[in-house]
Amino acid sequence: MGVTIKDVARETNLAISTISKYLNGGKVRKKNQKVIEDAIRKLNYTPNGMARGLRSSRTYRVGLIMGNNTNAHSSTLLKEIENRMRERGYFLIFLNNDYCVPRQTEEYVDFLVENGVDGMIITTIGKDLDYIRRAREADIPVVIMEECHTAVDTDCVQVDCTGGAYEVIEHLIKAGHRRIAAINGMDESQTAIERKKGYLRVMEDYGIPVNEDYMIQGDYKSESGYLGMKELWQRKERPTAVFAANYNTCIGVMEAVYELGIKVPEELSIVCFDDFELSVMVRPKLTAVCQPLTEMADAACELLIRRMNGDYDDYPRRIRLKPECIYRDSVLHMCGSPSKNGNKECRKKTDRDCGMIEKGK
Amino acid sequence: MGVTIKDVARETNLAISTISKYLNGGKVRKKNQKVIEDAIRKLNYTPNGMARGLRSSRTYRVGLIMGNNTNAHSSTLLKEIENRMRERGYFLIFLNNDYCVPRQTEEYVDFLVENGVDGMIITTIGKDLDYIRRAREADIPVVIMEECHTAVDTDCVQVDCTGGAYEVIEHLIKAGHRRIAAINGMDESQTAIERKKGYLRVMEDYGIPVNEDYMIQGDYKSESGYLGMKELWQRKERPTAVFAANYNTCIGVMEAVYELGIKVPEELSIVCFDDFELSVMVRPKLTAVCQPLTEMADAACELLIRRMNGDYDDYPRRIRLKPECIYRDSVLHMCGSPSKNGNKECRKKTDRDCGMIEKGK
DNA sequence: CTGAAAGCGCTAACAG
DNA sequence: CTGTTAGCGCTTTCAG
Repeated sequence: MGVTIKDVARETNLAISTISKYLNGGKVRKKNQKVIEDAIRKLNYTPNGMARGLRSSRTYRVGLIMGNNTNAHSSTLLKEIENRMRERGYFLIFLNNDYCVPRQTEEYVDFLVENGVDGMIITTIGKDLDYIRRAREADIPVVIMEECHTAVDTDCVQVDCTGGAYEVIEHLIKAGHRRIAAINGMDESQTAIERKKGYLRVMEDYGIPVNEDYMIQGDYKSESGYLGMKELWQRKERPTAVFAANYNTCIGVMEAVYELGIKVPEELSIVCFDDFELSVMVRPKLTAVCQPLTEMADAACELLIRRMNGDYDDYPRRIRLKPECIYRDSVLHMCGSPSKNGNKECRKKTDRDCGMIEKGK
Repeated sequence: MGVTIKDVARETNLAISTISKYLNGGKVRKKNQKVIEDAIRKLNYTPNGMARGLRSSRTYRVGLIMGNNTNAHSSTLLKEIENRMRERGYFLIFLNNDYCVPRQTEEYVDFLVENGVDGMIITTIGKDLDYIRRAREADIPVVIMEECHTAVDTDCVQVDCTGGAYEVIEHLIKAGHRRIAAINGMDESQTAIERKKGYLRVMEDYGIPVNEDYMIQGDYKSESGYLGMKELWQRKERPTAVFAANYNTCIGVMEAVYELGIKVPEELSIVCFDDFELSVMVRPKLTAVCQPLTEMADAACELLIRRMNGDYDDYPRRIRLKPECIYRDSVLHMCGSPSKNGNKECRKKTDRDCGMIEKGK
């Protein structure tokens, strides 16, 4: 450090402002351009971010507030966002709010507002989103990722969780399952609400009554999956399939399944919202809803960058991405077994050919 | 934003410099202290980090350059470091250098130096560590985590990888294994070198000749574990045990194991450097070397903070932490089986009681 | 203990 | 297109 724009000006016999202008993409005489470039290289000059930020009130820093758990979900999002932002010349300031704890989130948002970032991407739950408004008032754009709240008009990037849950549970139904349990997430989470809604809708569409005994209130953490699964297995009439509302829940389910010695998929089929990078280690391989993580990161970054550049044309924007179901080996195809819906027999035991049930009643 | 120290000065009828002094822990008349506090609260004033940084050349930002892969190793370190630094009032600027790619690391270090951080924690491999010197010259303390290079005198926090590998492989030997394969990391990595050294030492100490056919050159990535395992299984004389040099290598090994239908531990015992948070999902549960991640993060942060405060008393400091072996179910105890080393029979098939071989010849 | 003043490195009018 | 100039908000001498 130590070499400033002043030194470059002296070296080139140009005015400070000319250098500054050039540095910021302004037009300069061709000859001067070369002179400046040379001087910069020679002196090994780099602009001082602080001074720049102080003056222009642009910091080139963006905040990212999200959980950072040991799963592909967290690490992929973080990695992708960091990468994109750096490419665009922004620093990423990372703050971990664990499981989206609202109080932490609020503290961090205020922290970032006070300390000056150009924008932020956050994941959060809960309804009290005053802190989002505070950021807005400080003119700092915020993009909410994953958990989009209807309570606040904000830009957000979310996944069609309802659709994803619907599809993967429809897969169970088409495979002949009726006693389908769900271990859900907490009610403060929009994604959890949506996933549950997906469950309820598909059950309704196929005319399968929802058994409250099969609806477990979880909290997206593995313990709730573990306990939930144990509970389910004590029902007089056990479910033949279970839907785990997220990655961690599924981990817990698997743990219980191993402990209880349940055979998957023979005794129990499992589907999960969130895909496993480690799917290779898990037997049987799980049928799961895979979220478009890269696209989410992409979309959030692009949107935030546009806002930071003052482009608010389409504000507030709600981007909804489609997840993808990946069919693997954790679902037993019971086609051919008796069914109230009168579905015909399966010809083959593949995913595609098992869709014998007509939708609706 | 918008409210500055000037406003506080006006509100209190004090000089700007007095406010500043108070804010920085200087002494002020008791009465004034209260007045200032009140004004700050009333105006909701918060210091502008940029201006502060520009003037004092302290940024309260620290950089963290490390890979961010989907495993407990990465996510735990990141989480712990972020947490500690925030508690101490520092922002964490995170940069992902994937698998410690030296060129990326260099770019990022320079980037941080240019943009002003108070210090940084990095993980990196390779010998060319000029960029560390550059940071030093810019008076920015650097703590290297994990990969400590003898090539440069720097503060570092590392794990006794040699010892960890030694211990877990000794466990194999005591269980009666002789044909022990190792899938190693790349030669640019100090930790990989150490782990290999642990293997070689324990083999030497127990007088077991090293079979070059069982030494696989990997690169800490899962594919090298996968390919390595497949290769090993084609040897005319197959190994009875394999040591995976890190988490990802082990993932690859498991993948191959599943694909080849190898029974663990009956046909092959597996031990791994790095523990699995998901161990619960992996059958059998793996015997592994568990690194003290929290302590690493702790130590790195404490050391860096001391350096940032100008305390260089014990520079350069090399902190070496001890890992812990966790014995689970992936090792077959073959005690009682024929052995060239004349070890006696096992009484029980537990870890503790199986150590029948006398150390050394 | 308090206040006045200088200036950190840079950008953005504005005048030439 | 280039140069002059006035600060951004704060810390830090140095007098008072």
